[in-house]
Amino acid sequence: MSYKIKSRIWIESDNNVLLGEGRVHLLKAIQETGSLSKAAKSLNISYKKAWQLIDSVNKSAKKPVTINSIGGKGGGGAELTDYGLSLVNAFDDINKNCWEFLDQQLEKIKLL
Amino acid sequence: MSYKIKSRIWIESDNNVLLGEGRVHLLKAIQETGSLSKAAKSLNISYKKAWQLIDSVNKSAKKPVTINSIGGKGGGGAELTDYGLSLVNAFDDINKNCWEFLDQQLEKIKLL
DNA sequence: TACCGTTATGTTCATGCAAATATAACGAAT
DNA sequence: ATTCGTTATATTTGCATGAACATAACGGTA
Repeated sequence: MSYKIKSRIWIESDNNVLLGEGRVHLLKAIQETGSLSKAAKSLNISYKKAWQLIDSVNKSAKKPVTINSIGGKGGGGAELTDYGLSLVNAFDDINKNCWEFLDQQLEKIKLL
Repeated sequence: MSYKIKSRIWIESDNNVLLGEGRVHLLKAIQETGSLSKAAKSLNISYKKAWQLIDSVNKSAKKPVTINSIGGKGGGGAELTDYGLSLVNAFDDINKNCWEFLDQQLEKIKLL
């Protein structure tokens, strides 16, 4: 059994977490379902937790990441802003590159 | 206020954590003080927690990382093995490189 | 107006993790 | 044999995080 390197990266703004893997998953689910409650169900987390995460994201970000509407046709919904999309894409890109980087570094402990 | 990228890396062995930043700090403190209890004090963690960490490290590693002696002159002590030193150095190296790597990636969100 | 599905928010309960405390085991030195 | 400082281990207490449940607010539609 050989050693493995694991990693986690996240983006902070003023010492508050803005984006991590979980939040990005949630944002993608919102984009797919068009609603926060459906996104929460698809990720098997409570609506409340999902709402808290999105609230934290929007409070930490410089510009709104989602637009949430209450009431109306279908009861309301949520969707990503263009800015939110940019953040998600940037995070995904950086995260993927980080994996590749650590895959190279793995050589340094292969012999141990 | 600009966004920052934070990261954490750790080495796993068979789905058990072997080394992370905290464990590396502890191992270095052991090397400096020659004892687990002194190392725990210097890091402001309880002896029990320190012991559990070291126990986990030694159980996860392929070869012993520390040698702990009970009783005798001075009551006993703990020291790093050469293998432990290699692991610590490898972790530090990879971790430092990871910081530098992410510092480059930071450009991708500077504009956001 | 009544309904509907959603966002938004509060409250209680459980569960796991950390902290604190206590104590046993050990072996060299005196 | 006693002392000493350390490693090793168990038990309890407290706290923080999340799960579960309940409910209000909203605004289009019929």
